[in-house]
Amino acid sequence: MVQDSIRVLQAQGYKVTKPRRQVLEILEEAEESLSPYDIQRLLRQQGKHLNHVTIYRILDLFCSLNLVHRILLSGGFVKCTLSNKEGCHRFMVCYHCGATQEFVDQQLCLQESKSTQNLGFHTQYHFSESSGLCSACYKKQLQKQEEAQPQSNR
Amino acid sequence: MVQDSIRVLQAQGYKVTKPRRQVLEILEEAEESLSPYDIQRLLRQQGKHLNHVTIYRILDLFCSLNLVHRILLSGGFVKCTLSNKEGCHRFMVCYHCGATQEFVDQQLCLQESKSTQNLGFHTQYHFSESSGLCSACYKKQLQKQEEAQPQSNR
DNA sequence: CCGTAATCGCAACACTGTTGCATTTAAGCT
DNA sequence: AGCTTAAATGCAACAGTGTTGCGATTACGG
Ligand SMILES: [Mn+2]
Ligand SMILES: [Mn+2]
Ligand SMILES: [Zn+2]
Ligand SMILES: [Zn+2]
Repeated sequence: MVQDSIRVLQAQGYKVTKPRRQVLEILEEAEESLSPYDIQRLLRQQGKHLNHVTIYRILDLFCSLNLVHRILLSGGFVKCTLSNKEGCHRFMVCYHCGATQEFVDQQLCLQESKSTQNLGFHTQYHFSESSGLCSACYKKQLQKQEEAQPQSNR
Repeated sequence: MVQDSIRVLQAQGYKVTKPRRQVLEILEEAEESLSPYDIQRLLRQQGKHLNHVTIYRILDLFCSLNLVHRILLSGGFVKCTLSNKEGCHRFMVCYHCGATQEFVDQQLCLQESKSTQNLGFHTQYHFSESSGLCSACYKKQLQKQEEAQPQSNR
């Protein structure tokens, strides 16, 4: 919820400005990650106009507060859907439709830390994204394959 | 080894050109990941001169052949140190000295796939980087802390 | 050594991200 | 509601990163 993020801003002493609200709302609606310029375009389509510098600064702030994450595979940003949930926040990114879903897996986190520790590395955080097909796109692809190669038994 | 990479190029029908050799050699020496422009700078210091477009194209090719990987945390490239070893190639990146180390953990890979599958996602590959301190930098930091706060018992 | 497809260099451009400074605005206080 | 002021935004200018088209060069097989 946008409202939750606004409370975090207030709690930390940051102003709740119109540009910040607008960026939050755009990210809230999006299924896929959005680049700063994507955000600018989408807002412009709604008659709202933000300077790209402003968008960069807002995204920096939101990231530092963990209200937003940057997806490295796509270079875009998403609104965090897990609030402050314990453990590192991971992402699945559909390479077909771009849909991005966030999740936490405590066990995975632990095992990952152990692995790197065994190699003499002192991990501060990990950073994990999976690329593949979301269930919707997977089904679509199956259908296509059936059409292309119809009924082997006729 | 650079030689191994050259054999892969030949085996796939790609020419072994001077620029390609030079990029391979630079990456071979490096401890940290290098951006295309880093590579250009380093080569220039050796009196070699490559156009940045050429470097981009060479890196694209190498990545497509898995001779080189892009590190997303730093935006740079490293030479693969594991040849075609089974499983996804992961990275530990020291945020102090930039040293980058590659490793494989089959178990981790499996668990990660299982996790995403349980969420209805069909993973094609994952992408995993850990940020932290390499053992050398970790030791250095411990020493510093001791100096800053000497002998609690005096 | 030659012919040729592959590769490279160059120029021009598009996209992404940053900095400094003047102007505006949110929010706390009368 | 108006006043004050630190925080935030807009603007301009710039730096860094990545891409495209095309003509010139080069690796390599014959
Ligand atoms: Mn999150
Ligand atoms: Mn590798
Ligand atoms: Zn999808
Ligand atoms: Zn280090």
